Amino acid sequence: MSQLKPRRASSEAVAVHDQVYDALRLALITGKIAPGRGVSLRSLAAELGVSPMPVRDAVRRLLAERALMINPANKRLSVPSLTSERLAQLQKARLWIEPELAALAAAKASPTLIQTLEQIDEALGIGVQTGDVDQYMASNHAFHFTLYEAAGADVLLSIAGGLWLQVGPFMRVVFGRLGTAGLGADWHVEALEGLRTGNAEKARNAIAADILQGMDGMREAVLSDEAKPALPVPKRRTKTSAKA
Amino acid sequence: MSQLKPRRASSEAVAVHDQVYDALRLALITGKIAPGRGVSLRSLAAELGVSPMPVRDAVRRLLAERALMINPANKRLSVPSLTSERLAQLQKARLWIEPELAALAAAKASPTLIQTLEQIDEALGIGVQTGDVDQYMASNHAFHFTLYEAAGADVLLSIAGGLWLQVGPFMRVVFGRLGTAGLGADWHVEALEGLRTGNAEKARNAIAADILQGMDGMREAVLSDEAKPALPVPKRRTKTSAKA
DNA sequence: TTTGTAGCATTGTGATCACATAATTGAATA
DNA sequence: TATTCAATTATGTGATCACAATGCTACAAA
Repeated sequence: MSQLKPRRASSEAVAVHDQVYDALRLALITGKIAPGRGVSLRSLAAELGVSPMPVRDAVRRLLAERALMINPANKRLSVPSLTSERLAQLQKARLWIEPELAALAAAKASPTLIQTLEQIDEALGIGVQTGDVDQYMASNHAFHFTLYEAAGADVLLSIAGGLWLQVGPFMRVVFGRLGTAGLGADWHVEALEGLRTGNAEKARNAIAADILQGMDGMREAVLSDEAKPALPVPKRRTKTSAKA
Repeated sequence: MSQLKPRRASSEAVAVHDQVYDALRLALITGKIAPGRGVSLRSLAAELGVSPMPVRDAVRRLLAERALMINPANKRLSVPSLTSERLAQLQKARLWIEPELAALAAAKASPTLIQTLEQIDEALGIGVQTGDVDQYMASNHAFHFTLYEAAGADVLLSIAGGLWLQVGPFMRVVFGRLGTAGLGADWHVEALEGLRTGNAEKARNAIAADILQGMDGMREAVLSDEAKPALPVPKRRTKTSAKA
């Protein structure tokens, strides 16, 4: 016991199915996979350059988190479409869980955390200015969840993660509609102010307002989508053009 | 199109992994699988008489729902132990989600639903009288979730389901400690009264009180368990006695 | 009796194959 | 040109095998 064995921790070896999960999760959260789109185990595996097996595990996990759905007749996988009822439920749940996490985090915010969040929010601002939707969405997610993680409440955190996973695919639709310009007030700075002063209620309210603002935008998108239910399917590829 | 094809719907063929999931879920909810117990794919498969593959799918799903956990060093599966912090978070989440579902259900309760719930609560009472813990726990779960399902809010419902899955394994511990006799007031009849009169707030408060009562019992069990962390492991079986 | 170590059993993960079913394609027919 | 139907392709599910890593057991040495 005179020295620690330098052998690498087994946790270093990240399982392939976890990598696939992270990739799919990121794609869903940043809206890279459109709602209503069908996915398949083999096509995802080919796209990611892995065998179908780890994809199967990752998809099973996303299925459990309701980030994907399965047609019971077809047994085919797809990204759930967001209806107005679903949206209302997600808003209700988010409006309780996430402000609570923000308040918990504010009560124990460290200067390091605040600095990290400031950097993230700066990157977010750059994304807005340059119109980089990808960067905006990734930064937005990073801001919320580095904040939430600081709350040290893993059960609530995982619920929040599941909610974002369900809402994520639709966020891009919102920005495709409104553009990143029309975002309105920046509640992130308000939340940061709450963190700096240790004002948990201020952080809570700021996050609640931020959520409400985003969900309002989504509601508009959903309502106008429900008006025209027959959206034009992007033309299924033929077998010869699958290589592209 | 003169007649419907009589071929059976493909949804009739229930997948094996779904059956395994249901079986494991039931075992967890009714507390048949003790917290802290280790499980393995192959042993579960042997126990259920299926191949490891569908068990793997079901376990992946339960892992995503945090009903099982995986030791990152070991990579071995086990039922999560309930700490007081986890319990506090679960209580917080349950106290928001479930009363809300009860209120939603009360607003649209049908006589059929009320009758079904009365029957379930009757079976529950029999379980209490005869000391049948299995029947009690199954009936209790059935009461809550037939009520919650009536709310017609599938997103919130799945969150509630996940929370029960995490709390379930510990419920039996409570009754092993307190016995089914010391359950105190029966908030189910109070909730039913709320349903009959269309009083959503009464139903909401009754369910909240019911949850609080149960969680209080669990908190006691957790606290006394945390006092003596070295619980006697039930003697791991040797390789020769594995058949038993 | 205690300690160290070699051997074995068990575990999760990944790959590959088989199978039944559904979707798609493409040709033949009216 | 439109329609019908057979053949092909694609898909989820389940089974089986291989492999590296870990835990456990049992034997040996002090």
